[in-house]
Amino acid sequence: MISRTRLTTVPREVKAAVVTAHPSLFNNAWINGVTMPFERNVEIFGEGEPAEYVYKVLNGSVRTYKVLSDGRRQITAFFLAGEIFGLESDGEHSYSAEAIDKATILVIRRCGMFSAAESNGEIAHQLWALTAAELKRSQNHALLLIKTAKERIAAFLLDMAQRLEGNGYVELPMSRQDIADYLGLTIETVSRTLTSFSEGSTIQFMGSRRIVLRNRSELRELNA
Amino acid sequence: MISRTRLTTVPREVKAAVVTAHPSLFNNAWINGVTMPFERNVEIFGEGEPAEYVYKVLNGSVRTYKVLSDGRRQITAFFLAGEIFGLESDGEHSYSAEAIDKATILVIRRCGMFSAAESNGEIAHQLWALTAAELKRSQNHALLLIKTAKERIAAFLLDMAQRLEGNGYVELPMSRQDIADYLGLTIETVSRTLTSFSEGSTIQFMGSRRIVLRNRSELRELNA
DNA sequence: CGTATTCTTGAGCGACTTCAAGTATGGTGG
DNA sequence: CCACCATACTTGAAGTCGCTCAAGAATACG
Repeated sequence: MISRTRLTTVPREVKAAVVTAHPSLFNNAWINGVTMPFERNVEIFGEGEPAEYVYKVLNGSVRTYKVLSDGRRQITAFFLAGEIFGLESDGEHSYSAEAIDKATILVIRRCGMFSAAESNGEIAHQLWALTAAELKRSQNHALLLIKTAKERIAAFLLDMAQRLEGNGYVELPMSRQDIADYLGLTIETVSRTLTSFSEGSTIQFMGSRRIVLRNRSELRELNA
Repeated sequence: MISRTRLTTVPREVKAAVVTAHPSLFNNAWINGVTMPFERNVEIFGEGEPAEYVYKVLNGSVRTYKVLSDGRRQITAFFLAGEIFGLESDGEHSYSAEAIDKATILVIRRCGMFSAAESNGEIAHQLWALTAAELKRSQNHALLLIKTAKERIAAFLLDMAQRLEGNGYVELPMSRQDIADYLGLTIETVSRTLTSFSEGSTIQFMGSRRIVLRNRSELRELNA
């Protein structure tokens, strides 16, 4: 519809140099952090608290969210093993974070990271690229929220499949309520939509949180 | 419907003397860009195109947006005078940008910015902080999209008032359709809601795009 | 001054929510 | 290992907010 390619004289940059899929940041020996275990549903940090650390999920999974005064909750993102969260420019967190299940988190001091970035351009660039990637994800999330319920669920399933599929199925760590709050739907709509996908053989349940994707192309079409 | 004209080459002669509002980034003499004029509804860059530049609005206003295959459009953000957009980590833009009205844009090469950031930790930090601020805004936008129509409009009005109120009123540069696509509503709902605010003396129209906020606390309460 | 565009208004409809049970599931102590 | 309970998930029926379709009014522009 609107895509036309534009002629340019400057060759495209080497992508690999800029985008590291799952960034090696925090693998560097000289950035030292501590690993901390968190039980299911335990808060890692709260909205409004001073942001002194940055976090990397070693195993388990995490949700970040904002709540409105009347209790409505918007989950801004899920973070799975290997992913980094808590990067914020302000001195305080603008959202809360909780462990979805038993999780191990690597906790790194912000100031240590900054000074590392200061002295090392490569680190600084990675830090920025990571934040920019997060921004992109957030924008896609907003795009998700204008879609229909079926489309949102389809997009969610494809996303989760890509991030944590193994042995032919997807094992969701989060509850229906979490999914609902991520997709801006009610828990009933999530449940009903999943049931309808199951009845149409688009997916197959092996327990309520273990799902086999049987018809990806249909999900992809819904993903518009 | 929306005309698409496009730049192919960037003229070198013009050099901007930049006066700015917000971030001091791009005020530095050694980052050189060129100012370009854009007519109303003209595309600045398109989704999927190589991202070679970063942009700063000198005057006028800009919308960035994504479109779904069936034409639904999500405006991800509005950028007003002094604000910076187009910062992306990937080699290509993940959204499109258009001038809302006659706008003047400062266009800066990405690579120049990166090398500046490389050699100057302060620049690198500003670049990151700017991206992180954008992320925060995007997350707040997602939060907006779970609210009711009235709440979304209230939040929008307060946001716009803060960013461009003058002489006691807000002069909106964007159409009702733009507002609708930003808030995930239809144009009719936007219009109806504004009318109801007006009837309740929460706001007052001085022309369809010129609005006086008469009852901010009510708008703030709606902002939950 | 006429035409195109933008904005408003109305009526009916539909997707998702709300309210209300009912059914699995999983963890715990006996 | 089973019985129990709490939690998580599903299903149904009715309601509602925002959408769709359809005109009509206001505004901008040549």
